[in-house]
Amino acid sequence: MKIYEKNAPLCECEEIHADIIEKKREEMPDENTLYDLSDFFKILGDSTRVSILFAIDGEPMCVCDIANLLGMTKSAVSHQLKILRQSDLVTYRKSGKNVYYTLADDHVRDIIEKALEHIKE
Amino acid sequence: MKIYEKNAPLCECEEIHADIIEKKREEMPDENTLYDLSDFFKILGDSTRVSILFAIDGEPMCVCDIANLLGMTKSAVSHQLKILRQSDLVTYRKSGKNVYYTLADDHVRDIIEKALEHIKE
DNA sequence: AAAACGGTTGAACAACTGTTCAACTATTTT
DNA sequence: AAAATAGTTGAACAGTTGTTCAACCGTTTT
Repeated sequence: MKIYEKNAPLCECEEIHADIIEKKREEMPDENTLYDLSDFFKILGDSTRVSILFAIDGEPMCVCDIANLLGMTKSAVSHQLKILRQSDLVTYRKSGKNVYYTLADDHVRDIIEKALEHIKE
Repeated sequence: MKIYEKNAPLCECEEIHADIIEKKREEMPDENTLYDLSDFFKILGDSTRVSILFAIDGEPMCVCDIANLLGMTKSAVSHQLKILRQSDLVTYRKSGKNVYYTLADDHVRDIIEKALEHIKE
């Protein structure tokens, strides 16, 4: 999708405030930044993944325990863990037959914390 | 979906660390809170909506100008604005034939700011 | 009053997403 | 070496989501 390109395809209506549009165009973040940003939020936009993040916050948990805690199959949990791994939100440590996951850093916790404040209004 | 209920449907594997599961279960946030949280992130998990939020930050913009800025149809923009309205992320002001939208509060800006820091690593 | 324009809306369609299922790998136990 | 268990993976399926299209409403212009 093309967004706010200088030569963006014209919408069916006329520019009403050309000056404002131009000013905003300069202030808008880079197009790739917007994609990265929304992709990041997309990861957090699923209750299973958010639940997993809460679960593995602090003490690491193995896949089987996460599955039991959330009442889901190992498979479903593992699929979501893969997505969380690919976006570097979690790290893992193998130990025998088990794989222990935990939060990659505190950044995510901060963002979730701020969002929690927001929705509790 | 049922998540971490006391009587959650058992996953196909055995509990490995029953004590950890029990401890985590007590620490986990309310189930509805998790849904609200992921629903909130879902709103931000679309590049069109994030773009709109950036556009209407500071100076309000009418639908037609937003559409021109983003290179989209009025209809597509209006659909997304409806979603943003329903989640109270934007407010609007009618003026003649135009409707001017702007951010509802600074909370959202803060969260987006934090997320921006996170992805720029 | 009619035409023009900004904005909204519902239905339809294509694209995407999360869970299930079955098969598989790797490590451990017997 | 065989069986059991933790975890991963790809395909398939159902449910969701974003844009398009056409019709519509409300305000302004002529």
